Amino acid sequence: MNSIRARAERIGAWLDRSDADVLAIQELKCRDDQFPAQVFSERGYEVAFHGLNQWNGVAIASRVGLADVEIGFPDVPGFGDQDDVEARAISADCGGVRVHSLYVPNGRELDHPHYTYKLAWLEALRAEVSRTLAADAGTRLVLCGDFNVAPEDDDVWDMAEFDGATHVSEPERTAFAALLDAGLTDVARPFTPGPGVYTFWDYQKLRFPKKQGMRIDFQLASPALAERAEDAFVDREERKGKGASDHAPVVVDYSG
DNA sequence: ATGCCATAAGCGTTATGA
Repeated sequence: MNSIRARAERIGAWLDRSDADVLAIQELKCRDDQFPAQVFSERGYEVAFHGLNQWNGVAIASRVGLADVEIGFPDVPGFGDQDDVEARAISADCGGVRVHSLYVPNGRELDHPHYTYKLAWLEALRAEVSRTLAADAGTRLVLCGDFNVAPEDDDVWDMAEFDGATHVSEPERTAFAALLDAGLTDVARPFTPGPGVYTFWDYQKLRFPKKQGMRIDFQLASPALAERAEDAFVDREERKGKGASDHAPVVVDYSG
């Protein structure tokens, strides 16, 4: 998202255009008291949000119900001197599906403490998914968000550009693969085969017009939900024009 | 050789993004 206040009008227009039942948003960059809730309420959506400061921030908007909102998840690690838990996870029941909106830590550099934090965060997420599926294998849940990992070489435009960089390192890819091993499916991929399909394009260096992006945003669904996926696409239109976010929405149709 | 983009906080410059 990269700031919901700077793009409140665009979000409203996107809801009108997409006709989405549920929208998971990340990187709000605002506190709860600054959140533009009216954009959602005036369109008939309920919305749950969590923002602590100008960093991070996550939300879920739904017009098919929004119940049992949970901030964070069990054993989620924190960051910094005080191990502060950041505003990177929120979940809710939306029309029979447990929807998670997740903003995985960036990692910054391979030798940075933020990278260690990122790996620990992903492992804590995997453990929570494993627990949930062990308790009820038929549960319908989906992890939506910015995972800050490009799982395959096809998920970046040029691997040589990412030599020594985060997002493509083996430990990050192993941590992402563990989510799939836990039983989740990257539901959009069969409908959006690569190479050349991305969800993020850096603002710098004309990355979007040059089609130089990364596929780092996903919907990872449990078996009982994944089997209902009928179609999916990355809404590249939303990356165009004045005031666009650097990410584009990953849209999945679960009407099956 | 370097800056190039964009946001928030806040009014100069830094932190963050990926």
